[in-house]
Amino acid sequence: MALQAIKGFNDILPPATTTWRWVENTFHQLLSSYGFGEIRLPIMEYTELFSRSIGDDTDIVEKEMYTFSDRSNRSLTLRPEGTASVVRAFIQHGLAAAGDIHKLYYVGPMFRYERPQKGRYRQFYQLGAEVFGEEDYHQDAEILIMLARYFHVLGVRSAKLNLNSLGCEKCRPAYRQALQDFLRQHDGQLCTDCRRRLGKNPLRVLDCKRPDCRNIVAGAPKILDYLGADCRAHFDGVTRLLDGAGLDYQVNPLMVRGLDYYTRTTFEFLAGDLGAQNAVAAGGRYDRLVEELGGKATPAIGFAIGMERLTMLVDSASVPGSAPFIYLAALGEKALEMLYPLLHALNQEGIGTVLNYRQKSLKNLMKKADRIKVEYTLIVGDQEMEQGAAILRNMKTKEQQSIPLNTLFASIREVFNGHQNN
RNA sequence: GUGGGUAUAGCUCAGCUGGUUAGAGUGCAGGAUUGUGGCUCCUGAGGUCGAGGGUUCGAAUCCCUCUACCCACCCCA
Repeated sequence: MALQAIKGFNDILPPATTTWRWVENTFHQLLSSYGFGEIRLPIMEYTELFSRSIGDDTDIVEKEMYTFSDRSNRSLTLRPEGTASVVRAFIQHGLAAAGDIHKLYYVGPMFRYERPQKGRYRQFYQLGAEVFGEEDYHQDAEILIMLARYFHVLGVRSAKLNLNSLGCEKCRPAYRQALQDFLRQHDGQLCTDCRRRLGKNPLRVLDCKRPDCRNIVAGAPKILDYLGADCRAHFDGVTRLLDGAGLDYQVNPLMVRGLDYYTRTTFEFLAGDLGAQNAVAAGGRYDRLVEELGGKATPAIGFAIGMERLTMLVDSASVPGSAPFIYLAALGEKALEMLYPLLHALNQEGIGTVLNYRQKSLKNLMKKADRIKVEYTLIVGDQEMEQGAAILRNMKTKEQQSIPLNTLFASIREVFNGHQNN
């Protein structure tokens, strides 16, 4: 059988990588401007970190992790998400003790052993960010407005914000109890999965997709009615700021998260044209996690964006081009030898330049120049070598000018600068 | 883990109820235009028809097994 990549592990080739890089660069730029610093994390952690943070009863930990033993029999896991590692690093490096607010972001691959389908792969990339030490609802809104701006800059209009609050450790138990009591009355009508969830994690019943379950859930108590005064004020603060920013969003009291650590504000950006895996970004507050993992009690909020899903929504036509500026068309050995140093000189100057090494017809070289969408083509053949002047062709206007061979570098640089200023 | 679908040229796909040299578009190479791209036209190269087995005079086509990919469930970014 022919060699191929592992199931669910994909190569990303040009021109898709052009989109990826633009999406990443835009993210770096945006997050930096909001005062976030980049954190680079290991790809593996001790398994315990994930079981303790994500939750032992979650699907991710129960059946979706790449876990194996190293040579000294420690259980290691390829990270299935980024937040756990950021929190671990935050505690390990004493950032909590340093006090103040810490804003961190990361970009990189995550791994989950799931059956691949549209928008879901075993190695997938996330763009994520976390803010530690700020409990104020302004921070929640900042992140949501920043994300909306990000999608706007990328030309992604279809991502719709869904918002909810899961309350805190004070108000959630009461809600959980009320929900459980309600669901128990309708036990018989729930699907087998939901009956199982009922005991351990009743909130997960809320986002079951089966019509029967949805019907029952429609009449269930709503978390938003059970929020304590502080959580209520926090949530109202967030929605007030979103309204003020003119951000479109929908409050969805049925939205819960698959990871156990979330509290208060939770959100998802959903896009219709992504197929079944329609969440392009999601996140929320997790005010208890730092303490639960052994750090000093620190409020926190974060999000993660699915890179593959996001790039599916980005129109490749809106990605800024990065084609070389000039194609050097060398006709004959002498021309090639003369132009070769110019290739490097121009590129060193930041002027994107490519040169052909094979001897082809001018027609063929022009065709290649056209394909890679350069602005100019420089033609040098025997005639030009004899006359001491090359032909510079503007590929858009088709205008051609003669340039003395001994001023090629300076002339091209001048044309390039003129082009930049337009 | 459970369903369903697909697998033919580098890429996207056609190939009717089995029939002899397996096609198209696109891309690639050359030409029409002896040194000027995009449009048009012509020519050419490029295929173990996913793998293995079976039925048959004859299989890309029918049957079985396997593998891979895709979509969906579950779950999630």
